[in-house]
Amino acid sequence: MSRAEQKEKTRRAIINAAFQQLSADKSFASLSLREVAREAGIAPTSFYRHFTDMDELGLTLVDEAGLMLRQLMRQARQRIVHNRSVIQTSVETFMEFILEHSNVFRLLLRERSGTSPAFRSAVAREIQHFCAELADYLRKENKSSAEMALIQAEAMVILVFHAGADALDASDEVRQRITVKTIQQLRWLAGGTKPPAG
Amino acid sequence: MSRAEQKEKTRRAIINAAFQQLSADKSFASLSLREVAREAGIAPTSFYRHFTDMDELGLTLVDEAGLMLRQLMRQARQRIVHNRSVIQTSVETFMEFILEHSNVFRLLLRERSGTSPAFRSAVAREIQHFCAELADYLRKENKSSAEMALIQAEAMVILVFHAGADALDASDEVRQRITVKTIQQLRWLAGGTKPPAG
DNA sequence: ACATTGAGCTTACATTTGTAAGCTGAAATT
DNA sequence: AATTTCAGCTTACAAATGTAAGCTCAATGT
Repeated sequence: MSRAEQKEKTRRAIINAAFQQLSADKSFASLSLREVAREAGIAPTSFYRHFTDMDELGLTLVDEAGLMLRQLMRQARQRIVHNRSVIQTSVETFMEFILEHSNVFRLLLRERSGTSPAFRSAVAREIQHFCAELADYLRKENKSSAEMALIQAEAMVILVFHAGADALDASDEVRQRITVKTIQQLRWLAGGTKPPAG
Repeated sequence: MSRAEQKEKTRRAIINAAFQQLSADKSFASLSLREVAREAGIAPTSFYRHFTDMDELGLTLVDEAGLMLRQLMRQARQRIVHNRSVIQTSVETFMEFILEHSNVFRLLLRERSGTSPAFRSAVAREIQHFCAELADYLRKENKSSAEMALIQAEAMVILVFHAGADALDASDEVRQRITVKTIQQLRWLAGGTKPPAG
């Protein structure tokens, strides 16, 4: 194996180790360099050959999470074409997706209102992209102004993300209930149903 | 000073020390018993005379936060009576309130999706109360079903809380923009305006 | 072929952490 | 007045953490 290949492999081992340790009970801030290194199978000090900091690793994780968001968006779009309800399909796709990449989404959710300013803005940027894409879709679909579409998209994304966070810890049955609830909330936002009195 | 009085005073010193250390850059999980004790002006081991654990202290903080939520709700209700827009008044009241008690709200927001299950459920309970009260109001106002009102209230609370979190770190000008945006989002949820095409 | 590079290692150290053990002195009880 | 209680203290220790210094040795470059 070439040197570069080997290095890349170890780098991925570190990243994967970090993601693996991010669980329901462990935030990024509570990870220690030594623990991550141990899980990655390297000596603590070897970590520095790849990242100057735990922070730098963290930002890398956020980038990866951004990639997955775009992947999620694409996947949802594909399913939309040949199905009926856009909202229902999207929410269901989202729920499936986060179950497979739960730790990625926990990272985004936590660091969104986390303690590190660098993290917060990195996460904000990724979610912003996500919102912008969604807003673009909404704007075309509804012929609304760009500004309104963005505000609408932001609300939708916040609600879906939070629903996702709740769903991660829930049983299948509860998750189903959360999904239905979220679809309802998005429909109101989308203006499909006039909410309470309707 | 009586013994009980003195003890209570120290207990409050600990609680206040903890709240003070909770800032934009410091989550509860990152507080250390020693730091809190230092700020409270007691020896580290004296902490145990009041709480068995940092966790127990944390749950106490969550309880206090719950009290403030109820206080906020009351304050918003009072203002609503002699004003025009319910939503606008509520959001503005909320924004003022969290600026004065920023660390309390940061605690709730973070621990809502934080790492400790005990915390999560404690926060969930407090927010649940808040939502239930709001839902009750909405139900009467709109003559909607209890179920729908609750789903509606939950969406509103999530959006307002998140807006609050963003507003905490923002300039006055940006905060104003966030407020306007949030009002718009709540209006859609409340069914006041049919969103995009309207 | 020899020299250089650099990923990963071992060892080492100063800090910080939680918490156990046990003392003190003033308030409360008898 | 004598005794008990207990909030807060000091001292002590084991564990974990970040990271500096410097070695090794295989892949690269010349």
